[in-house]
Amino acid sequence: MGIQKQPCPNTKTRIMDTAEQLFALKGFQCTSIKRLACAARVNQAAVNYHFGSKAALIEKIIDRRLRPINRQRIERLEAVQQAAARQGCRPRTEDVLHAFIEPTFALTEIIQTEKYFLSIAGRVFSEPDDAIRSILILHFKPSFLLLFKLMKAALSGLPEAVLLWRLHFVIGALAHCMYMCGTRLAVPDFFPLPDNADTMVKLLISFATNTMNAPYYRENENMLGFDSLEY
Amino acid sequence: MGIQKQPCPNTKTRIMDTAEQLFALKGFQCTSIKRLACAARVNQAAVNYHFGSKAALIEKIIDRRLRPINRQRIERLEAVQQAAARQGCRPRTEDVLHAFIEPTFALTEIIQTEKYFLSIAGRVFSEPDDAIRSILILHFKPSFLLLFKLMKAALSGLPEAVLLWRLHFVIGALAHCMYMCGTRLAVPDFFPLPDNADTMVKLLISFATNTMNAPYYRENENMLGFDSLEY
DNA sequence: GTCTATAGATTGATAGAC
DNA sequence: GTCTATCAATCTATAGAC
Repeated sequence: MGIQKQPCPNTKTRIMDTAEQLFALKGFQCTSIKRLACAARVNQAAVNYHFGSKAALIEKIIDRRLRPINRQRIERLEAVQQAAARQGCRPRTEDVLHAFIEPTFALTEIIQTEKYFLSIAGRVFSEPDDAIRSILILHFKPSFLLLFKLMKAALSGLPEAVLLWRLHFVIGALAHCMYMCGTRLAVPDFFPLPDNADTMVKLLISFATNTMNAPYYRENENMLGFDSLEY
Repeated sequence: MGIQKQPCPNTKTRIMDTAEQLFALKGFQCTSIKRLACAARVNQAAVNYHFGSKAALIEKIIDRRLRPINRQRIERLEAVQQAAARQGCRPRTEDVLHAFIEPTFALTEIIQTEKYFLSIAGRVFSEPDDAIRSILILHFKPSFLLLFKLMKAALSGLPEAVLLWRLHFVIGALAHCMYMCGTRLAVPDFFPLPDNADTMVKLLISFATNTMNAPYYRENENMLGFDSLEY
């Protein structure tokens, strides 16, 4: 599990790129400043000099990748929303999911180390550290809310409770794919996987569309015991 | 996020139950022996006296819950397999998924603290600590391999590559649901959720069935660039 | 089995020379 | 900006009295 050596950027960038890999592979707690500095071939004091603290470094690393991803998500979701409004019809499920999912993996082809970050972001819900989870959620929340809104418009006939569960299934699958993509599609413990992110994204979008558009039978409704669904 | 107080079992059990909650809520690294002993109302030295080391405690906690879950999975999958063999037909997708998914949440109604453990197990793929992830995977692997085998039998017409991706989507959704169930269905950061595990399991199984049984169009095959699919 | 006290290692962060 | 040296806090684990 060798760390990818960077060519020779400046110290600050080298720290961030190396930290991104180590945090993704080993987690935040297991990555000490000492080991990070050693892997990045910088002095140990340089980390605190450039970023102030370990927490600030983590926040900076998350912000660097997550901000453009969610900005692009929102732009594309709003485009879908406006196109549907112009035509006076509901947005199509597939278009909404495409606008939401694709930006997640858009940069992986260009930036080599960005895909490591997807492992960090894929832990958004199950991240044990409260502070880090809060940072991740703060970034994700606006695009998630917009996704929810457009999906309700696209599937206005579906009971909101069913829509919410299906969204959670899709989000779980998406998070898992992000994690796998981040570790170079190498989760060989159970099943082999093709080393092809493009294929994954296409199948993921069609999977999500199929899940959200699945028929719903009213007779099952009596088994849905929902407490509060106001949003 | 108060820790649930146990009635008054013996020291060893009280340590395990409290550790299960803290590990699920805060993670392994963030839970020190000191804090664990304090929360369990036992002496700090008692943890090492009863379990030898922190790593051994973690292994014991995982083993306690995961062994019966995976034993039940395998028993029920084998029952599905044998029933299909007797009738000379392929196993039904829904039966296979039901046998695999349901045991995951079977004990949550009975044992109060068991659902906390689902948060730990839900991190099986994205767990940062290598040692812990290895322990989790070692437990899960046999039932996952049997699931894979039976899904191939149930969907023999489907290209293996497509089947693998769909399995990963289902597994991602399952892991997410395990995590949510473990934190008492409280992931209110994005979407509200009903506090009803039974509903979740039913919808999860029908979701998984719908995903695996989805039609597949041959013309898409050229976009699948798989390297090695031997197993 | 339970307790106090502490060893021994590692952590994040900083002071100060260059 | 980079380095060495070090502080103070925290961690796991253990020794030994009761």
